Amino acid sequence: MACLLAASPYTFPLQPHNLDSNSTEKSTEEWLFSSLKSPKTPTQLKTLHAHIIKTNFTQNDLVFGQLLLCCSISNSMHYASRIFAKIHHPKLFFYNAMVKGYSETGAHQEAIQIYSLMRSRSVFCDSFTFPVVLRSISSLGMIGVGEELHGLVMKTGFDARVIVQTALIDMYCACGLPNSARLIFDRIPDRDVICWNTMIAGYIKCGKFSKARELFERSPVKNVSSWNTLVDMYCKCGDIEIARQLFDEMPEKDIISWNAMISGYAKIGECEAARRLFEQMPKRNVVSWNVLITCYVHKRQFSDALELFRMMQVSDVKPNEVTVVSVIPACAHLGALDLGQWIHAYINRNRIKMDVYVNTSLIDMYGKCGSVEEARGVFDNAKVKDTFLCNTMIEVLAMHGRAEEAFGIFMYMRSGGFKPNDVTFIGLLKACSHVGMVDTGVKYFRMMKEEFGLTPKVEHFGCMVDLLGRAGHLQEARELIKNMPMEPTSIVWGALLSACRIHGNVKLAEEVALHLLDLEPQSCGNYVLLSNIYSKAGRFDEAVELRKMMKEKGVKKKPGCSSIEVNHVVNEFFAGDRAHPQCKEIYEQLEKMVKRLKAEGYVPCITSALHDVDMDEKEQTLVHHSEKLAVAFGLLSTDHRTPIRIVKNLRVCDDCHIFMKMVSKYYDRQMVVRDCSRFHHFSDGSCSCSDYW
DNA sequence: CTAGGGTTAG
Repeated sequence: MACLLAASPYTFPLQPHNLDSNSTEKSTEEWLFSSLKSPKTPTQLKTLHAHIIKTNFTQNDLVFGQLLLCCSISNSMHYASRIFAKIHHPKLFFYNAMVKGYSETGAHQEAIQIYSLMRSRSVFCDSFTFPVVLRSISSLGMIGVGEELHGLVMKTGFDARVIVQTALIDMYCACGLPNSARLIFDRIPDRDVICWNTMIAGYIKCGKFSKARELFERSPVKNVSSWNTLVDMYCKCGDIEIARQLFDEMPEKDIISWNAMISGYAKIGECEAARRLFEQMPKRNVVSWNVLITCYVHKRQFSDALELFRMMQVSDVKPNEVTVVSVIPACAHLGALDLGQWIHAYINRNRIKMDVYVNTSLIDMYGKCGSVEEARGVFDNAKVKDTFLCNTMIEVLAMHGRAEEAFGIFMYMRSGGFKPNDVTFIGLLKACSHVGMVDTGVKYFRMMKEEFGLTPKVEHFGCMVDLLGRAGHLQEARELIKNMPMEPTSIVWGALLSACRIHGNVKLAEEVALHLLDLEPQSCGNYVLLSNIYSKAGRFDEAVELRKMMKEKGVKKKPGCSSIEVNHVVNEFFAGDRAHPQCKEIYEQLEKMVKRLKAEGYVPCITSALHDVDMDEKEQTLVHHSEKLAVAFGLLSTDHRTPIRIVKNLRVCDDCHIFMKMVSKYYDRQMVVRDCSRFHHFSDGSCSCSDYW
């Protein structure tokens, strides 16, 4: 993992002092024009802008329009719009540059606004304007604007241009009207390959696969793209065999053909097949890497994904914003904060575009790695915000029990015009349940229906059961399940069972467990939970009985696994694991810790041990729980002031929770433990969850 | 025209 640090430095070709050269105006203009073709920092844009004005290049629309375009590739459309707003009589080229800039940065709404501005100022659009605007219309599916534009195109005589007609075909298909598109298609006398391919792709977008195939067969002008389109189609509709057949028999392949096929395997989770093709392909580009990395992330093979990212760094392909969006969730799941922070710095160092996707994944990563402050920092600095980004921030705050701040984000959404969706409310309800705000939760549950017209899904009922149950309203929670409009899932019952554990209600737990064991008889978590409820109530016989039942049904206990990151290396520990190279030291350290804490009054809480064994052995099993191994390792290998951050795949058990509290006190260490449902921040003998988890 | 990206209940 240390190799990740070997990133190549990226120096910017244009430094501001270069602008003071004494070259003649003519060559400066050429130089200026060419230098406007690569991305610039805001300061560089400003300097260039001043330079253009000073040398009167405003007269030359090519240079000025290029500046506006340069703003867009520099991710500075807001700067472009400021410049644009100051121009009294923009030339057509400036409008076009603005429309193109917005369209290419995904600001389709703004692109269409510029188009409307042109219409209201009676500026005549040209054959450059139409396809670009049509692209934005397609993205937004604004069929009304599209049809109006269609009429305009016919009036202005641009309808003779294949390129404009093709854009119209694409627009109609994107708006779900393939038949209207086909009418245009059939009337075009000089159809080229792109035109044919657009119509084929249009059918695919509308789900008309057989029509697409039919047209492909009829097309007299097939090129690689036509084949690629079809290969991609079969990958998307799950017919990987046919896709592969086409891939194998196509007359020539380009990099896209390979990527499409690899992506097909990636989509169905066939990492190995994807990997084989990846290794076979003659040349790889950034997309090839991204597809494969994403495939591993989706298969939850996070370490493999990170390993690929590392390999990519030493290859000749530079990672881009899509790459980091694929890699960051791997850090999030592993709880690898250092690595996540490193990638964040890497993004800045390499001028990778910080778009809304990157920011969302960063917020999620910081949250899941226990650093709410950094998550908040990314949120506040994000230039573009959307519903996803806000939802993620709410979810992070909820996870850490910071309900009021989560509500604050929700208020921000409402005032900023970001439409809350069903996920928003999952976050809000979760925030309420972690701090026991029952009334507020009920308020949000009502609000989502009454004010936002969102129908609660089973997920929302799950949150509500959790909210009521945790707060001790077990019967109300039970009633809610009875009255749900849909069948309760195992997760809903699971929420109630957890609540029974917190409040020690064995009777209800038994009823709930019946449903659970019926729904998912092979899931070990339910047996463990019920067994712990029995043990806690002193009913050990029943706990043992349950253990037997597990054995009979062949249910394997999922091994507990905790990971801790030290020096960019993620160290994984399983319960009783002896695989770590420093195993001996770790076990010695753990023994010392137990001794010391026992002297301070620690009594192992053996009810947490499920195993049907004698007392001593129970204690041994407890001592070797994965999170204890991770803590011992953390104490051994980190500086006194470094907080120990641990990620666990299961719920923390009672004993480990007590143990952690005592370690935080007697070893004077901050500890942040993420279990499968929330965070525990241990400090000076207590936990942020107030023993309510 | 064709390949890659973000949030979600125990």
